[in-house]
Amino acid sequence: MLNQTPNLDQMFQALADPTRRAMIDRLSRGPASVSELAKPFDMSLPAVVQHLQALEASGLVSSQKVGRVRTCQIEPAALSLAEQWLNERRTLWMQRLDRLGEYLEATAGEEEPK
Amino acid sequence: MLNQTPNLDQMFQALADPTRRAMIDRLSRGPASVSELAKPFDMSLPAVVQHLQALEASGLVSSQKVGRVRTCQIEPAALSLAEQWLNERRTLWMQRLDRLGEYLEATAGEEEPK
DNA sequence: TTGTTACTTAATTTTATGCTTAACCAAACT
DNA sequence: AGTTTGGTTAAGCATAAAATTAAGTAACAA
Repeated sequence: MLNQTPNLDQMFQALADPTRRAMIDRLSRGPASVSELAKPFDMSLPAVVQHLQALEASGLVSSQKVGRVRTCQIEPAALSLAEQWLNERRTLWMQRLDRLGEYLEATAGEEEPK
Repeated sequence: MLNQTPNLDQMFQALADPTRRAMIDRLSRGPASVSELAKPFDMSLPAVVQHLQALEASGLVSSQKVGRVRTCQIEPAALSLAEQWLNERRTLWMQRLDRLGEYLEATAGEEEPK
């Protein structure tokens, strides 16, 4: 089943937890079942599942259940959305810096010529 | 003063709040004082300052005080770090998909020739 | 059909967040 | 000197988040 409207609040919230980032990291190497995802963590299964729910609610991960195993995978479009948000703000700032630099260069030596 | 070791937990945590994202958005258009940043929000000044502290602790924003006004600006390198983390996982996943696609294409028609 | 595997649900506890008000401090006006 | 402006500190409170244990369900395997 496809998921939620991707929402930046939930996405960044999901990414703020090291366990959840480790899960995304694992999933970036390919799909995995809930118990495969749980294996590396010293944590109860329900806790892992709650993290997974946070990831799914955010849209970053999707899953489907076949028989009794739930298989999870990354939702690259959602990752991309968060990425873009950051990129837009950063480049806006950097463009401003560039213009400021050009201005300073252009007006250099007007008040105090070398 | 330059800030914290940028830490993904704190960065994504900082980005998870809409007020804080709005502040970054504002700062992407240029530096601002604390009260300028506070103006758009229906919220006490101390609350705004707490958000600002979260942003500074994460490394996403830095500030310096001159006289009695504190001026804040974006720290583009930190934004870039979060961006990269997302990008690396997403491209890893997508490369995997590509290889899978090629494989399927290469083996197409071996079992059921059109 | 009995047991095991792979989750799922529910209840509870602990800790962290986001916000408020009140009081305070120091720079800049008048 | 007295007042306003810009920000800081501290205490308290309500809600949300992260984890636990205990109990339950459905698929598959022997």
